Amino acid sequence: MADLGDGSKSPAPRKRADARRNEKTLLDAAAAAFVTSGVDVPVRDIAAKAGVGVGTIYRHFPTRADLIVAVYQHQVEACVQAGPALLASSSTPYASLAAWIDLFVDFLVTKHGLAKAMQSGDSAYQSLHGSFIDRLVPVCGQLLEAAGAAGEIRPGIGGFELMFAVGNLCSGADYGDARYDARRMVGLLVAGLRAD
Amino acid sequence: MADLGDGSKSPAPRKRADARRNEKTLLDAAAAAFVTSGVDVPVRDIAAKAGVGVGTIYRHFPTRADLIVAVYQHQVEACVQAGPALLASSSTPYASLAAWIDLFVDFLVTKHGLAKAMQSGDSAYQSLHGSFIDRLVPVCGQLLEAAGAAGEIRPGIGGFELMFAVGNLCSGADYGDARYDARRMVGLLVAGLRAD
DNA sequence: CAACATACGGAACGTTGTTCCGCTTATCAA
DNA sequence: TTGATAAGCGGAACAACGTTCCGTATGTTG
Repeated sequence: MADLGDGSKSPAPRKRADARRNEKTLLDAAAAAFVTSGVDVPVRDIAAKAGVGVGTIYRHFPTRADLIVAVYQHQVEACVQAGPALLASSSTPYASLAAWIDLFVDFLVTKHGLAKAMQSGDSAYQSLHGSFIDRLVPVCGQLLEAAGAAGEIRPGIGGFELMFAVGNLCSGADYGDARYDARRMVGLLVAGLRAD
Repeated sequence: MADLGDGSKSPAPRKRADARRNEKTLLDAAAAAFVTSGVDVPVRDIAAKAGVGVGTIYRHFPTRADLIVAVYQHQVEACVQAGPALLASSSTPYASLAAWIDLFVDFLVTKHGLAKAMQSGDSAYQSLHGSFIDRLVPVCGQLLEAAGAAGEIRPGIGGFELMFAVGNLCSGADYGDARYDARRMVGLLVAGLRAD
C-alpha cells in the first residue's frame, strides 16, 4: 500500500539522519582537503578529516569523481548559467565566448589537479566527464555556434573539442613552472579560433 | 683509446658484460612495453618481459623517467636537429616553426602517456623534463625568435611556454574521445601566435 | 520498548613503486 | 686454471594507495 503516507510514488525513502549528517560532513571535509592537497588527496585523509571510516565515504560516493562532482556542483552550475547571460550582455558572440572561457579557466586553475583528473581517462573519473563536461559542453557549443553564425570564428570546432583543449591547457598549471601561464595559452587558442 | 690507455684516474671502469647485456635487453623490453601498455606500464611487467628482477631495473634506471629518456633519446635528438634544418629550408620562419611543432606533436601522440608523464609534475619524472624538455626548448626558442624577428608572430611567448602548452594539448590525445584531435588544437594554438 | 533495517568503522586485500640483502657470476691477477 | 674480489642479480619485503567486506552500532518504526 502506499509505502508511506506520501500519496504519490515515493522513490525517496528518506535516508537516516546520521547518514545525511555524514554526507554533509564528508562534503565539507572533502572540499577542505581538495583545497589543501588537491583533488588527488588520499581517501583515508578525507575520512580522517571528517572523522569517519573509509567505508562511509564509499557508501556515499562510490567513486572519487562522485565526490568531486558533489563538491563543485554549485560552481559548475554557475558557469552553466553564465553562458546565456554573457551571450546576452556582451558586444559580440565571440567576446562572450572568450569571457566564458575565461570564467571556466578561472574555475579550473583554482582547483588543484581538477583539470588533470578530468582528462585522466581513468575510469574512476567517468562521472566527472559525465557531469562536469556534459553539463558545460552544450553551453560552450551554443557560444561557438553563435560566434560561428556571426562569422567571427572558423567553422568546424565543436564544444567538446574546445572544452577538452582548454582543460588540457590548464592541466599542470599548478606546480607548473612559473614560466607557464595557462590563461595566456588559452588566450592564444581562442585567438586562433578567429584566424581564417 | 681513452678507456684503457688513460693514465689518470679512470672515471669509466667499464661495466661488466652481463650488465651491459641486461641494459640493452631492458631497453628493448621497455620500448616494447611502452608501445603496448604506455609509459605507465608497471615496472614488474617490464622486468618480467626482460626476464630480470625488478632490482635490476632500478640499478640501471633509478627512475622511470631515466628509462623513458633512454628509450626515446634518439627520436628526441632527431627532433632537435630538425629545428635548424627546417629553419633553413622553409619559406618563412613561421612556416618552419609550424612544421617543427607538427613533428613534435607526431612524436608525442605516438607515445601513449608520454605527454601526460611529461606534465605530471611527479618528482619521479624530473629527469624527463631535464632531458626531453630542456633539450627541445632551446630549439623551439630559436624558431620563435626567428619568427618574432620576422614580425610574423606576437611577441612575449617563450619556448618553454609553447612547448608546455603543446605537450598539454597532446595529453589525453590517446584514449581520448574521437571528437578530440590534438593536432587540430595545436594548429589553433599556432594560428593564435600570429594574431596581433 | 523491541525488532529491524540502515549505516558505520576499520581490518583486510590487491596493486602499484621502491628498497634491501644474500647469493651468483664476471673479471683479473697469480 | 684457479681463487679472490667486487659487481651485479633476483625477488622478498615494505610502504602507500584504492577498494571491498562484514561484524557491530544505531536510527527508525510499530
